[in-house]
Amino acid sequence: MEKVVRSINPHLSVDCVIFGFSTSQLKVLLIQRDYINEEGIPAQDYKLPGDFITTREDLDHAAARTLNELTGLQNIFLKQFAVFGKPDRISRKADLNWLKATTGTDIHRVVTTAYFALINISESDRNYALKNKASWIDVNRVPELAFDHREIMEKGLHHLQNSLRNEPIGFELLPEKFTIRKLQTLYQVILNCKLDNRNFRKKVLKAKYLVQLDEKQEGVAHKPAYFYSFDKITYDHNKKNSLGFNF
Amino acid sequence: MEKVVRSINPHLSVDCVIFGFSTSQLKVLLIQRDYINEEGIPAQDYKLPGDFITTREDLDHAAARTLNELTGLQNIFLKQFAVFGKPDRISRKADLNWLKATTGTDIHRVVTTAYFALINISESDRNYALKNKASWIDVNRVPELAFDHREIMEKGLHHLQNSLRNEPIGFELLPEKFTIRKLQTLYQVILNCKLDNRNFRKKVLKAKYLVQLDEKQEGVAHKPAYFYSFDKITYDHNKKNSLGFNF
DNA sequence: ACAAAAGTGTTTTTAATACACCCATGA
DNA sequence: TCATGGGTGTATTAAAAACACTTTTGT
Repeated sequence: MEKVVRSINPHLSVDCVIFGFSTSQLKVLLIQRDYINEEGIPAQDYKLPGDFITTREDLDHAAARTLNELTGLQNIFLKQFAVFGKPDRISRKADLNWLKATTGTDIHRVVTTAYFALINISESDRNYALKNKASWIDVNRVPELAFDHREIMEKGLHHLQNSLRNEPIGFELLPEKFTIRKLQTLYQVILNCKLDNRNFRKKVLKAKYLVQLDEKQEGVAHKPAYFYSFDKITYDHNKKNSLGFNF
Repeated sequence: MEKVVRSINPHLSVDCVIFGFSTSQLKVLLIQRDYINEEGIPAQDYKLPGDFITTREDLDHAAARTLNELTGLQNIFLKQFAVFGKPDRISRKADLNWLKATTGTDIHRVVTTAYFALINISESDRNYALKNKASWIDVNRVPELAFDHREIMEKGLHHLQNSLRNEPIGFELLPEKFTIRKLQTLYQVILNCKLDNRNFRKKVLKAKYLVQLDEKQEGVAHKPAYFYSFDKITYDHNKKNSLGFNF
């Protein structure tokens, strides 16, 4: 988080849980933070990307701005998923120190709106650059985080899992062209389960929103797989107005 | 909303979309508001129950407090579902006037966290009293609302429909003891669809969390129905860790 | 020729849907 | 005895799950 010149609203912030998928791992984008610990010694830890909102800024805009300032990306899948407003969510001395150092004012209570974002960080498609000491970290290897950011991250992960079960959002984490196996791996990793590849294939192809491309994998030491892409128009068109209930 | 003596945080509020079910209608609890309209003339409309939060109050607490002050009820199903933070969400003159009149200060921007609540208002179980000009209004007959409360209400309704499909929350709207037909009607009304009664019965009884009581309806001019109750323990116990996906 | 992942079909089981009549009660 | 909503069973269709081998490529 950089020092801001425009006037900020010190009561309200946004935090982004930004997910990416690469090398068969689900990753989250974290920012390294330098702070002064309880003993007055400089230390480092991680935090979620986030920022205060400016005085007349929409929350969604603040989240998109945060993401854009960090990655340079625009038009990213971004969705509000929760608010964190416990009065003592900022109470550790290290956190209070850090806020004072970065904002220049004493800040005690901040209500933050959490967003989750999905980014395609595939090898082939790295048309963005990270700034601000940001790095992708495997969700299973997230270190201790600042504030209540662990809680926020975990709630975001839950949200991702839930959405993945009910909406076609997995594609947001993949490049334009992907193999069905990659999609399956993505489901397996995020939902933390094993899926039968024949049944998976059958299921996703029965719906009509995956279109097979002429292109195949190249240079792989096995039978090359076809690439597919997601056809959102077809999806929106045959979206079932599911009336059933499953509780 | 009453004038508060304790110190409030004028940037943050909670609003509650409180649902109830009676006489086969889904209802929402609204508060009549007296305000001065654009022409300076006293007028009335409706708003959602809500309040500013106090300076060191948790958001969830503020929502529970709002609900309690209004109905006297405690331990009600209450869940945060969205934040509304557009900088111009309070912009109509009538709304600004009203805020000034009720709080005594000029307030322009308020970010509100919306909660939805489920209350059992069944005929038989009316162990609470409404205060503050509150009344139950059929969701299909909601008049114009203050601020962006219509948007909030509609998003809350969506949320209810979604939750109803995926979690056993319908019971929160019914008395302890209910007939299966009442439950079916509730689903039909909220999801706005028709369900086959044989299939409905089969489905809800296959799961094991409905327990038939010895008691039957009395004084009805037709074959009396058995009462059932929801067994949350059984539900939690066999909750399926659903791995499937349905998008 | 071997390793590695891609791709394919059938059977079984389970869940969803469609559909029509008799039952118990109060008026 | 009539009107009202309660309660039941079966057959059909669709979806999910289980399961093992052949194909194509690079090395």
